[in-house]
Amino acid sequence: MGRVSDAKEKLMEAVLELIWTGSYGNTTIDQICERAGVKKGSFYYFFDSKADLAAAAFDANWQVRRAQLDSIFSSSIPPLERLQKYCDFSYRFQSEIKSRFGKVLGCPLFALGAEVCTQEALLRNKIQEMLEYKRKYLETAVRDADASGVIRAPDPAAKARMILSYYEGQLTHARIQNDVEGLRDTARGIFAMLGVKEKSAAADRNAAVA
Amino acid sequence: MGRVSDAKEKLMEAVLELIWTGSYGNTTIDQICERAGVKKGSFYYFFDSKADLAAAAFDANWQVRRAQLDSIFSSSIPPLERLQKYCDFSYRFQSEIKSRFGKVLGCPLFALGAEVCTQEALLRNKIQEMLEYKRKYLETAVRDADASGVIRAPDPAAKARMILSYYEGQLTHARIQNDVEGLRDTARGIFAMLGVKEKSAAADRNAAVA
DNA sequence: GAAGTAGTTGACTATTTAGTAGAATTGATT
DNA sequence: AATCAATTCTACTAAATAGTCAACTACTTC
Repeated sequence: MGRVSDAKEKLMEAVLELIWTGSYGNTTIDQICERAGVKKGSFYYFFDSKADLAAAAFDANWQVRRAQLDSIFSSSIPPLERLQKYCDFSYRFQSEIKSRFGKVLGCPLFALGAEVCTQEALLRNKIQEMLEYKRKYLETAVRDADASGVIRAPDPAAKARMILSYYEGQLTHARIQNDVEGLRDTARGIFAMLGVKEKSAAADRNAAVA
Repeated sequence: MGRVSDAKEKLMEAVLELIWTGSYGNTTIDQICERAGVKKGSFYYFFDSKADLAAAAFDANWQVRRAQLDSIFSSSIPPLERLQKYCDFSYRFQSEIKSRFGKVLGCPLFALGAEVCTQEALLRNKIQEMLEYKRKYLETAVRDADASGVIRAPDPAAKARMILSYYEGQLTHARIQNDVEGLRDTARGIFAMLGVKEKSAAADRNAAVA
């Protein structure tokens, strides 16, 4: 009963884009409402605050991202290839973003995390949680690579943390430099960290058939 | 002639601390003035805007940082040891910050860069420049390590970019997680990226004597 | 088609914020 | 001790911003 609305969704889309293309602190509720084509009264009907909206928006967005990651990190793909695919995807995605917005925008999660972690506990917790999920995809890939013998990694959790720092660092760097070219090296860096030899990479590729 | 003042310095200190413990977008000119113990009239006497002040503050701060880096990356120290020292320093520094502020704060340059790069061209350029300086310290260390034969690195500039992304990623991660423990692994990650073997590390250490 | 619920609206208040003007003060220099 | 540039201070304006509210509208279900 009552009328139905997509204002909630419009607001979540708007806040994501504004944070990503700008920053959290710089986006106002008025701006969000204007971009969403929603009046402020409606904003407060659905959300308590900017932080509340942002948390909801990142939550909803995470569902989309999760599906992408599930596909990229599918267990049916040889582990090192998963990492390669992830980096390739990241490069292509950021290139597309750059041609759409005129700017490299990097990883919204990491940039927002760095900005608000000392001030907005709610958002910080959300972001920590999502980064931890990301880390787990990496950890599984590392563990699988170790199990299949293509690398030696006694502590997959630690390696995954390293890789995640590096990966996010690369994206953030690309954002600051407004240049995607550095992202071409991401996979190379990860493989170096894992001590992958050319032979191992070949073995990994063959594992697809085996 | 006329009177002398340290208001400029107090304002620069204040803005650095506020940005670092919070964020750029969240710190207001009133806050800066209050923390500096300076009236707003004086603020506008010395600076045109928050961005102007921040740029001046980061510039001044860079001079201090540069001296630290010159010491850590001294050519008289074996190249791999320089990297180890850099990571050790970073861990100690962040630990100290955490006990002083109750929070891990990471790298102010990188966090600010990620936050404002799409909005404040002046600051973005400053930060790009400083990150480039940082990269050069790393590049020299990598090149020296290659020259002395302890590693093989045909493209020291690219390796330095990788290391920088990783290093900054680690610091930002520490900030978001509010935990310094991950920083213990930074040097290990860098050495892995460089393909350092135990033997090479030993050779590097001996180079100090040679 | 009546009734009730879900959502919308615009107009409002109270704060916060950036930025300004000009008088007042300080201290170095002569 | 007089001068005058450098700095500070108070009080102000205008705009931006967060947040509220009661009246209104549209949909759904009975």
